[in-house]
Parts: sequence; C-alpha cells; structure tokens
Amino acid sequence: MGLIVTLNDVAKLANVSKMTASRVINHPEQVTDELKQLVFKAMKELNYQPNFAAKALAANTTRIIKLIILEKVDTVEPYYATLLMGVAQFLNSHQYALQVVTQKNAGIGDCDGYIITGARRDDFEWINELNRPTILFGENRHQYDFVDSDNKYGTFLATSAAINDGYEHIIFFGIDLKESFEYSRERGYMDTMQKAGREPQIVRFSNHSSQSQNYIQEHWQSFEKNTCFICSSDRLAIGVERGIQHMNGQIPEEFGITGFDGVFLDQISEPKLTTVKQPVMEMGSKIAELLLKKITWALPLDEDHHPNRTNRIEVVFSPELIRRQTTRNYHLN
Amino acid sequence: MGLIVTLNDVAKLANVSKMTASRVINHPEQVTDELKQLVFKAMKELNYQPNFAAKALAANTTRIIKLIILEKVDTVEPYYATLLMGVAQFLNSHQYALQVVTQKNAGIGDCDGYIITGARRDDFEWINELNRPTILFGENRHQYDFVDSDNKYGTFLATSAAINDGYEHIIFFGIDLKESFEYSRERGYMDTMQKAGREPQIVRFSNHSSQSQNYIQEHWQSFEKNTCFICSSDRLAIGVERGIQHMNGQIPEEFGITGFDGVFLDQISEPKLTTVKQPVMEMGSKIAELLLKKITWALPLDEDHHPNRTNRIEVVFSPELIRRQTTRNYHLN
DNA sequence: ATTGGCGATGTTATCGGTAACAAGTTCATT
DNA sequence: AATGAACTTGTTACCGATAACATCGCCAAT
Repeated sequence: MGLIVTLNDVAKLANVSKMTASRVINHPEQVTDELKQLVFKAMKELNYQPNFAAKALAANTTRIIKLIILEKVDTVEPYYATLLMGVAQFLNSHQYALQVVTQKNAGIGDCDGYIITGARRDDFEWINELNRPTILFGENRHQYDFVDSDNKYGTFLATSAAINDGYEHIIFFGIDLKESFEYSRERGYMDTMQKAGREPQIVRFSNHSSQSQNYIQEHWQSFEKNTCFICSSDRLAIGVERGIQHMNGQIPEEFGITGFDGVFLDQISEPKLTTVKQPVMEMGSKIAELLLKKITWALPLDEDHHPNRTNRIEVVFSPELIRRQTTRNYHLN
Repeated sequence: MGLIVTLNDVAKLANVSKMTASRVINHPEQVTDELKQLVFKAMKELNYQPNFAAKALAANTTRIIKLIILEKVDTVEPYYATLLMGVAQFLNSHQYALQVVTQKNAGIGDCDGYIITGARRDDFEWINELNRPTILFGENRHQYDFVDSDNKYGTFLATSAAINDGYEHIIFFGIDLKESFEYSRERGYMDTMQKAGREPQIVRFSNHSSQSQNYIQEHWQSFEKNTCFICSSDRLAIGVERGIQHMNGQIPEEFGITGFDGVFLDQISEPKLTTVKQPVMEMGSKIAELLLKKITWALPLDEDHHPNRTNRIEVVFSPELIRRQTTRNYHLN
C-alpha cells in the first residue's frame, strides 16, 4: 500500500526471502537461474527502485564525491562548468552527490572519493594525506591515477593541418604557465614543425584575449602574409582574430588561426574558430566512472592499504580538429 | 575507535541517551539547557558530522532534487551552467544530490522536490501532476512559486542610463520569443521611453549574434550617429558591437550598446560590454533554499494536501547595470 | 497523603538494505 | 549407508538516526 516499493515487497511477490532478492542484485552468481527470473519479474512488475540512502547506510558510505578545483579560475569558466557537468551527469545517474570545493577546505566532512584538478607540485603534500580514492584531472609525476587529453597530439593536428593548408609561416601563441599541459602543446607544435623542416617560433602570453590582440596589432608589420597562428587556447585565438580584423588582414586567406579547447568560446567569434576540441564532458564522465569503480574495488576500507597505491590508471582522450572558418579548406570538413 | 563519529559516541561522552542528543539537534526546546550544553560540548570535542544517509532513511526521504531544464539549450550555455552552480552549491552544502533532467523523463525515480526552468503553457499539464514540492525559475500565471529577476527594472536601468548619457536615438533589439521575460524587458524599455517623451523603436531577432550583426550592417545607413542600442541579451549586443566595428562606427561616442544577462559573454568582447547583470548564481542558490524550506514544511507527506497549493512564494531579484566601455561615462563606474 | 498532570529523559521499533552466520540440499566418496 | 564438501537459501544483527511510546520525577490540587 505504501508509495515506496522495497526489496521486501519484491521478495514477497517472488516468494523468496529479502536476502535472496538482495543477492540477485549484488551477487547474482550465488542465486539459481530459476529464482533469479522470479525476482527479476517481481522487480519489473512492481517497478522497484533501490533506496540509495539505505544502501549507503548499510555500506558505511557517504555517497559523496568531492571535486576540488585548485586553479584560481572562476567556476563560471565554461571549461570547468562543462567538466563539472560531465562529472555531475555520471554521479547523478549513480546517485552520488557532488560537492564542489574551490579552496583547500577539503578536510571538513567525510566523503567516498576525490577528484582533483589543477594540482601543482606543493599540493601533493596534502593530497598524499587523503585516505580515500582519488583521481586527478591532468597528468602528473606522482603516480596518481589521472584522466587527461592528449595535448601533444592536439597541437600536432593543428600544426600539420596548417602545413597542409599551405601556410608558409606557422607561429605558436602559448600560455605563459609552467604547466605540463602547456609543455605538451608546445612540444606537439615543435616536433611537427621540425619533422616538416619548418622553423618554429613561439610567443607566450597570459591567457587573455587582449594580450594576443595587442601583440598582433603592435607587431603587425612583422607578420608576413600566408601565416597561421597556432594558439594554445581559444581565448588567445579570439584575440588574434580581433587583432587581424582590426588591422584589416584577410582570414583565412592571408592569415590562419587555430584555437584550443573547443568549449563554447570557439563558437561565439565571427568568423567561427578552427579549434582543437577536447571532449571535456566525456572526460568528466570518465573520471567519475573511474573513481566510482575504484571506490567499489577499495571497499571495504582496508586500513593498512592506502587506496591510492595500486596499479596506475591513465586514461588519455584524443582531441579532434574542428575545421571552421579561420583556416583554409574549411569546406572539406 | 571507529573512524566515524556517531550520535551514540556523542551521547556516551555527554552521559545522555542517543535520543537526547538527537533532540538537541532537531527539537532543542525539549531539552534542558544544562544537557544541551553537555551535548554541544561533546559534539565539538568529537567533531561530530551527521550521517545524512541515516537521516534520509529514517525520514523516508531521498535527498534528491531534480532540476528540469525544458529549454532546448545546451547545458554548456554559461547562463544555465551558472544557475546550476548556484543550485548545486546550496544543495551540496545541505547534502542533497542534484539530478539534472533535460527531457521530460522526470518520471523515473523518486525525489524530494523539483526545480523547473523554461516551463511553457503546455507543460503545466504534467507539472500539475507532480506530487512533490516544486519551484519554477521564471514568473508564471499558474500560481506556482517562482524565483525570477526583475526584467522590467533591468531595461529601465539600461534605457534611462542611455538617456542620461545623452544618446539621442535609443533602439531596442529584442529576442523573437513569446516569453514573459521578453515582454517584461520590452515593457521596461517602452515605459521609460514614454516617460522621457522619446519615440521607441523595437526590432526582434532570434538570439544569435550573427542576426543582430547582419541587421546592423545591412541597415547601416539608417542609423544616425548618437544612437544607443538596448539589447535583450549579451549575445545580441555582441553582434551589434561587431557590426558597428565592421562599419567603422565609433563606440561609445557615436554608438552605445547595452547587453542583458551579464554571464560570461559580456566579458569576452572588446571593448567590454555595458550590461544589465542578473545575479544568476544567487538566484540559483535562492531557489534551492526555498525548495528545501518548502520540503521541510511539507513533511511528513500529507497525502490529502497537495504540496504546491499553499501561499505563493515569489522572489524577484533586482539586476544591476554594469557600466563598461560600450556606453559613455563608463569611467564614472 | 493520594492523585493527576506535565515536562524531561530513556527505550523500543523502524526506515531499506547487506554482511555474517546458520541451516537445509544435493551429490560424490568411502 | 554414513560422511562431508559444495552449493543454495533463510535468519539475525546491524548501519545511524528518529518517531512513538514508556517512564520518571516533580509539584499542585484534592
């Protein structure tokens, strides 16, 4: 009669004990096919939905995952908002709550696992102290599991496309940050240029469109026509685009531009940016999925055995070159 | 010795029963001050953190809130991402899980309450069937509780600023949508113009920057200098800005532009947009706060009494005019 | 002195699910 | 036929918190 269908109701209808019904869900191999069918039928008939609060309580679990964002960026930044959506989507469908932590107040309150993005060298001191499964967003040298995108491959895609499109000069606009993602992007550019026998040239800025725009305008005479700018972010690319337009350069014929990230920003410029798109949402989902898997492996909590000292998990996503109107041949897309 | 501090531990340390400790949290008026102090002291000493799974289970509650986004927009859209952040922030700090639902598959799975955004006339058929507390984002004629921003006041701010800044012609660029937020924005413009004895002029577009940009470029001759464009979104405003720049108009001296929303987009244009900023994040938090309040009122679930038929809650936030570089006098900010 | 009422506190059962253990079957082995 | 290993199913206790009920002590009214 109650609004809520419990395992008990299912068990009664199937003429088995509550425990058997539970086993059908958690250890199906321990139950005979015959009973399994009966239980499945009853579950369907009653539209059984497991109660996750009860599950959590029985398993001594919080069903809370903390996402720790260490960069000083605004959470409104579409990149992080998108990542967060990906994480949230997966966690929600598994009835986990997501807690977003922007400072280092991660200590308060228990949780089942951590996702950390933007960790720097000094951070690993306290990250090492975390006694719950943890996965990082972004590669690291500390043997931590991580998910990342293949940055080197991304700039390889952009650079070789620029070469194939016939641009004679190809300049890299990088972000002035000592982060490994930036190193990888620059390496992808360098390697591709060297293999093609081209002379590389790198300039770096803080990641604001006004920086790259000013640079373009102030050094306009030094840029020959038939040049492509490989940018390490869509922000820098937008600045380049505005600078070229301001100086009345022709895009994409005289000057090409490629961005990097492909999250929202690339679509609001005019003409629309050719960019290296990261599957940010999928990466968010993946990291959540891996973390949940890790959590169920690690249970029950083994006090002697640190949860983050197993075989390393590394998942690297391949970005994709989206050809649009800031490079030649965009119609070939 | 256990890692988790329970109410029982607190009770033991305070030399009271578990029930008394529980009452200190939920019905403090039933406990003498003396015992209350003891319990508080014990809670602090042990750093007690309530177990929400247990709470949920005992209260026959899911601790899940569903956010139903009915517009066909991308969830990557910064506006919705920001709203979501606001909702998530509040829910997280109260240990509620947020489920984001984009289609009408809201039926599956139980929850404690709904937040709905973008509801249209036809939607109220099924919204009426929801038997859990519900709050809408955006005003409505159906007696539903809602949170919204004061759109009329927003365009009043923008329009009167344009008048004060000395623009002679003031044109409204609206969104071609039969939604009440758009009506309110247009009314705010109209009323302000009429009171000032100015002649209003409204043009409408679908909400893409290319639309307004094309319009500006194609009708360039018809715009006299000393005109300000009051736009119903930052997207349209960006298009206007690009159009004017393309035609070599001077911003803000010859032409002024104001946007609407103030979520991310306003900051990536060059020059930066003057805009009517909505406190979207705060609105998200507020709507979550109201919903949780409503949920605790409504408990225990009263089968005869529909949860959405009480005195109406209406919370309207005032937007703020952010003066930047697309209108005159921006240095007065 | 007995009774009754009230406020403060403790006891029990319960929410829905699962681990640990107990009990019952079947079947091969001696 | 007796023994027991292997497998299947049921029973009990418990996760942490709370509502409902029971109990206790105190004081006023008879």
